[in-house]
Amino acid sequence: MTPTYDPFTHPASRVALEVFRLNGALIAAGDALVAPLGLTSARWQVLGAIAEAGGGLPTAGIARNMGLTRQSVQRVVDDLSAMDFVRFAPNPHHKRAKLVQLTPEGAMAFAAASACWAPVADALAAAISSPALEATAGVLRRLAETLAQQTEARHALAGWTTDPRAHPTEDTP
Amino acid sequence: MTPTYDPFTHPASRVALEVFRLNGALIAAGDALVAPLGLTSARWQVLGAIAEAGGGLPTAGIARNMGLTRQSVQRVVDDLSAMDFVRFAPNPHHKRAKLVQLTPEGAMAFAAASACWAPVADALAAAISSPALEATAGVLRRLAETLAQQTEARHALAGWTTDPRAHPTEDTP
DNA sequence: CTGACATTGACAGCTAACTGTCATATCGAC
DNA sequence: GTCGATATGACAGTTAGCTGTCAATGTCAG
Repeated sequence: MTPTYDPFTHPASRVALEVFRLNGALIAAGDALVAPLGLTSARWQVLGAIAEAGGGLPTAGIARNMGLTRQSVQRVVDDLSAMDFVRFAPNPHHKRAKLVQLTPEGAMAFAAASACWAPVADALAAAISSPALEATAGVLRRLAETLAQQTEARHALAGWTTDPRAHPTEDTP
Repeated sequence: MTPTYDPFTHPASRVALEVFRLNGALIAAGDALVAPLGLTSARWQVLGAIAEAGGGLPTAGIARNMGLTRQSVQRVVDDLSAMDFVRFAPNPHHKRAKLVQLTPEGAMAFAAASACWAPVADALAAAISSPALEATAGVLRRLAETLAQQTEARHALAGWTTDPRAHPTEDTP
């Protein structure tokens, strides 16, 4: 019982290739959509994560929520700060890790971006049906989870957990 | 009849965010998987596109098949050429656009990468069921198509098609 | 209180996508 | 056959992810 179709026709491979394509298409569409606002897809996404967090998280927390590294998010946050779309508020729990919050300009820009996106999202929902979209989102989430478990297991097999004190103290997910 | 949920809960937005996440997870997993072979996710994908094309396409054709720009693919193909994983065969139809073909080493590397990927793909299929994966792939493909139509329509509205001879002669997809 | 460990920000460097531009090659209309 | 449109490769520059590393901060066991 080892299905293992050839690499091109395996269902998981087909999904992976479609994910790559749609990811590229979404980024391209997003860039075009919010360029008039001085935004990019990446900045828009970070802005959204900050908005969703309600301004109560530092950079590293936002990165965790987005599934990215804190370094990547930090660079974008610095850009947004230079544009006066975000500001840093003191964090009662940590002296260096300031809380990232939207400025009024940032909130306006995010609202404008959302307004640009809404008709596109509705068009996509018109083409697919919301229940099917929800189901798809669920499948994608479970695939990401399973994939994480898989690679974690591979790391374990690669002689990595058998050694205590082997961890470089940080950033080895 | 304008659903337009808020930006975070709209079904299309949720799918988009899951696509971003899974895309990142797949690239990370792929990089780790094929690193021992001297490959990366990008090189592996290009290698696969060349294998699938049977060595009968130039760089630009491979890029079209992958949904990327020819410049991106060109750089990776040059890397693969430097590693002796691909070679350039004369193209009977075009003097400059050589056909990109796998060398025996390249074919071996791709086969090895496929062998590394197979158990992961099977694990994903075990977690989700192949019919559901096929359905998901279909939804993703249709989303990409719809998105392309949408952005194309936006370009048209931006006063772009009403003008003949407006095209900069190249690369304006 | 102290020392090990985890978290965070900051900086440097790498990879992989993108756009823009140019010269060259092919194709098609006339 | 020639000329405009298209396709291709090449090169330069930008953006957005990543890893690696370090110092500073916070947390917790002892």
